[in-house]
Amino acid sequence: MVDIEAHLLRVSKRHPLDPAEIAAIRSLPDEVRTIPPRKTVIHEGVSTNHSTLLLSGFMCRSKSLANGKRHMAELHVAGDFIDLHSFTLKRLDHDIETLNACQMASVPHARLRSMFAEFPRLARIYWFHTNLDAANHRYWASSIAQMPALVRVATLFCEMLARLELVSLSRGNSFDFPLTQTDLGDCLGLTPIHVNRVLKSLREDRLAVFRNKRVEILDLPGLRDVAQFDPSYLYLRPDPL
Amino acid sequence: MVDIEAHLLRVSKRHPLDPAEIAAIRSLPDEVRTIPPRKTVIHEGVSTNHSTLLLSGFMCRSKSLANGKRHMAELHVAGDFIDLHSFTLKRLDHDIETLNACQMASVPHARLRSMFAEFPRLARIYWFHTNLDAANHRYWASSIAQMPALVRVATLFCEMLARLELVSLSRGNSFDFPLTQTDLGDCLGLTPIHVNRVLKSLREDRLAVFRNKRVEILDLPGLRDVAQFDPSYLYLRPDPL
DNA sequence: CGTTGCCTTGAGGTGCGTCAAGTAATGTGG
DNA sequence: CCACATTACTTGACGCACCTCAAGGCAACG
Repeated sequence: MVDIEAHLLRVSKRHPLDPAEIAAIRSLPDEVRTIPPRKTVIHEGVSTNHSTLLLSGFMCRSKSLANGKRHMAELHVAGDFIDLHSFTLKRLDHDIETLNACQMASVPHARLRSMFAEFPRLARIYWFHTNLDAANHRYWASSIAQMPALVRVATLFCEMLARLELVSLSRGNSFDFPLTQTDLGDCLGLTPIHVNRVLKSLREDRLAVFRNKRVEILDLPGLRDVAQFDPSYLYLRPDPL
Repeated sequence: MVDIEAHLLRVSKRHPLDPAEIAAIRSLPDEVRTIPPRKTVIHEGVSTNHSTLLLSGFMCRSKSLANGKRHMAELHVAGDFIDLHSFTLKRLDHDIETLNACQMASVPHARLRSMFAEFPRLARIYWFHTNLDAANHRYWASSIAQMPALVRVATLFCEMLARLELVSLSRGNSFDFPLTQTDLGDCLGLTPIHVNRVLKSLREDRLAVFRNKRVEILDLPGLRDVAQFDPSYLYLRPDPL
């Protein structure tokens, strides 16, 4: 039995599902694979006929830029459909990489297609989830364009906490976060050196500590205040479909 | 008769449509409205039950940030479905504003829903188009995070030319572009003053001129070179659905 | 014909990048 | 279990791309 409970949690907390829909989702996964850390699982530009469900671990969407720099467009946690957009785009505009060891299940597009034919509401729900990605991208584009480094780091910590709580992967106000400071910089458009300085300042202000691949938020209200965090872009409670 | 030719062009150049599909799309628009420049047509957070097709003019998706700054997440040209994502998100995470005078047609979500039921391929095609938005956001987030101002401006000009060519709204290598330098800054995460300096440098290098609400590209290969422009993120020729 | 919005340019400041060097943590083969 | 390499973290000094502040020009318009 494939463990897609995190995914069901993620979906159903936003859109309650009936038993038939849940059964249909459960039957999606094809093969399950375990991938070591720091591997590129899906390469930019390669056409694909399946999408990938992340069962455990952390992955990222990584763009290599023309000038040799790198940008992570999104971080993914257990329960995320990391490349559902390949259902319509076929080839992706970025790589998908593991950060730590990951379990992932592949879902053939053909199965999605027949599921959507049988359950049109699920089609809209999964469409919603790719639109959620877009909303997330918009938020981060704006943040990177207009917010100082401290705010960006604080925002990322707040977002990750909210997303991990949704799938029960936080413990109090702390959570696993298997990124290096360089990775953090690639997410936020900063150099690792400056990330280091920002982390130091968060530590000194007793707001949050990032150490040993874990984030511990010491003062959540304070951190939210620094980030001016408004989680509405995460659409944790959408209008009904 | 509503003029949605630009939209049909935009869709069909990526995915050839058969006559029944074209007829279905033609019957989507409800009322048509003409909006003056610089009006907010759709407000952030307000729930909506229709989407909007831009028939003529330029609009933008504008995010107002917590610190009073502003970011344009995307520019829209004739033929774009500017808020198709509201079909699944209901409330948007940004405002939608006109830049110049615009004609727009509203499309009730109920009509979309019944069209998608009858033509499942169209559902995938329109889903593709919202995923296209996401790819565009990713591209710009990366560019803003990692590219210098000159590259960003050059890239935007290259992108707009490609998108306007698609719907036959360019003339040679020049096109209407009803933005102020402040708007350009809000798109690219720059101050209007710095935008001005970049434009001056593009002008002096005989690469492009932006004047009187028009962009004239003098040296397209040169500009593409500055931008290191690779239009694959625009998915002008996707794999078949 | 004053007001307003947009463009333009200069002078000076700063947040973050670059360069450099050293320290810790982690892994690897003998 | 130790040499040793490698990768990640940390901190300081310095530079620059871009921001801020300021002032003036020009065109559109009521």
